Amino acid sequence: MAPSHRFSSHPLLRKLDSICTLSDEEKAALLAMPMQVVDLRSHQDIVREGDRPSRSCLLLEGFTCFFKMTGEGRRQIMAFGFPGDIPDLLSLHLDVLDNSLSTITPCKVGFIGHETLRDLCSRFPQIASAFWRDTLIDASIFREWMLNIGQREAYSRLAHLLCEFIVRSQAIGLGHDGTYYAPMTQGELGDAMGISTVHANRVLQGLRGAGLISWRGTQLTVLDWDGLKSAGDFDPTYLHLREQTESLSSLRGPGA
Amino acid sequence: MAPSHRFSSHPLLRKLDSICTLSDEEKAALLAMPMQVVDLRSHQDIVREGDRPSRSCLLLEGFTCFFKMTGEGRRQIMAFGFPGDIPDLLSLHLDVLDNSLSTITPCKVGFIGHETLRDLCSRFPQIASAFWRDTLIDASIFREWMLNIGQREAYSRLAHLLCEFIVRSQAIGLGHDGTYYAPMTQGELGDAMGISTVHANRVLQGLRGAGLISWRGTQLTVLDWDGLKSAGDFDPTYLHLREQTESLSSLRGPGA
DNA sequence: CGGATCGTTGAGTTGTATCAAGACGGGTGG
DNA sequence: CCACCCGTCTTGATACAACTCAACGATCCG
Repeated sequence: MAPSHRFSSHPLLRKLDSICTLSDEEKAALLAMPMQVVDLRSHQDIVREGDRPSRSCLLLEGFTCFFKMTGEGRRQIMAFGFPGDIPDLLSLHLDVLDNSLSTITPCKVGFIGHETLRDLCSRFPQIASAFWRDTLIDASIFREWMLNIGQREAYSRLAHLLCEFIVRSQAIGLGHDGTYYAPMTQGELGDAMGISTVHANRVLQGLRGAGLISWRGTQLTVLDWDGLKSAGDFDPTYLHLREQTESLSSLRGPGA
Repeated sequence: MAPSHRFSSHPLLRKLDSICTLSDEEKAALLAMPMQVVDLRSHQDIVREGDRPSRSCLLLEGFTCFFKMTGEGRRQIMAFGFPGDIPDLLSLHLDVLDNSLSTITPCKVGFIGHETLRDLCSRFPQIASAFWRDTLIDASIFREWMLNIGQREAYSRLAHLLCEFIVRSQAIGLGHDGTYYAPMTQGELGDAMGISTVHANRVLQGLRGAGLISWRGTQLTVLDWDGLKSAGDFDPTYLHLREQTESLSSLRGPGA
C-alpha cells in the first residue's frame, strides 16, 4: 500500500506524486534531466526581479521564499518553496521575471535549462500537463493568500498560513508526530501575511496561549489540529492535492 | 502599421495579440473552435466554487469578477475579467474549482469544451504555450495584487488598481481620449482591495481631490497619468504585455 | 567573549472598520 | 407621467486592529 517504489525518494517525484500521476517512463525521464547542482547558504538570492533567466531552479533541499518589493521598500513574500518545488518554473514562459527568489535556509538546488524543460514537455505531454498544473496550483495558492491577507484578521491569517505549511509538509513526507521543521523567522512570517514583525509575534503568542501550537526554534508542533483549522478557516481544497483525506487523517492521529 | 488584418476584430485574438505572437493558421484554428454562446445578465454566476466544470468560458463582451468567500462571509475579488479573457481557463487542469466567477455587467460568453481545448493544444503547441503563458500572467497579476493588498496603504492601492485597469483596457483597444469604461461599483472596488466600501469611497475622493482622475457613473477619465502612476507605485512589467511602450505612449498623449 | 540576529514587551499613534443615516439616480408599476 | 423603491454613493462619529518606535532579553556564531 505504501507508495514507495524505486522513484519515491527523489524530492521532485515526491512533490509531483502529491499533485498528479505520472508513468514510470515519465518519472525516469524527469530523473534523467541534466541539471547543475549548487549548494547555497541561507538568505542568498537565486534570481532577482528583472532577470531574464534561461534556466529554472529545482529545489532539492531546503526552503526558499519568492517575494517582491514595494517602491517604499516594503516586502511581500508571495510563496514559500519546499523541497521538490520549482519556484521559478514560470520563467519558462515569462521572459522577464517580476519577482525575486531567495533561500531562507541553506539549500541544494538544481538548475535546469529551459531547452531541457521544453524538450521534455514536447516529448512527454503528461509532463507538460503536470508542470502546467503545478503552476496553476501555485496560482491557486496565491489567490488563497490574497483572501487571507485581504479578508481575515491577523490571528486567523497566521493560523491559516500554518495550516497550509503543515499540509504541504505532510504532502511531501516531512514532519513526524505532529512536529514540523519551520525555519521561517517572525519577520518573514509577517512579510508573508502583510503584518509587522511585532504584530506577528503577538499573534503567534495568541496561538500558543490558545493551546493550538508550540513553536520553539525551528520546531513547530501542532497541539490541536482541529482548533488550528477552525481558527484559520482552513479548507485544503485549494492545494489540489491527490489523496487529501489520507494525508489529513494521518495528521489527526498524532495531532489529537 | 496598424495591426488590423482580418483577425484583429475578435476579442480573443485582440487579447492574445497583446501577450504573444501567433501565426495566421493558429488564429484560424482558434476562431474555428466550436463554442456555445450565451448572453448573461449582470451579477449572475457563471461557475461556482466547488464545481467540476468540463468546459471553460471565453468572455466575448462585458466584464466579470473572479472571487472567493471567507467562512465569515467576506468576499475577496481575485481578478476582473476583460473581453477576450478566459477567466476559468485554469479548470482545464484543475478538476475542482476553488473560486467563483460572476458577471459584473451584462455579458456574452462562449463556453468551450475542455476536449476542444486539449485537442487544440496538442495539435498546435504554440497555442498551448499561449494558454499556459496566459495563466502565468494571471498568476503574476495575483502576486502583484498580494503586494498591493499586503503592503500598500489604501490610497496607493486604489491608484495601482486603476492603473492596471487602464493599461489592460488600453491593451485590448478599449477607451478613447483617456476615458475608459469602468463598470465596477465602489463595493466591488473595496472587495478587490481588501478594504470596506466606505473606505473605498473616501480614498476614491482622495484621488479625485488630487486631480488624478474623474469618475462619473461608468466613465473613468485619467486627468494626470504620471501622477496616478506614481501614487500607485505602478510598474506594468508584471502584466507581461508585448509593445508596452507603444500602448503607454499612446496613453500619455491624451492623458496629459 | 563580543556582535549580530531574532524574539519579546510596552506605550502611543494611525489607518481602517463599523454603524448609521441621508442623498442621489435609474428603473418599474400604477 | 409621476411616485416609489432599491441599489449605490456620500458623510459623520466612534471603535478597534495593527503600526511604529524603542528598548531589552535571548540565542547563536565566530
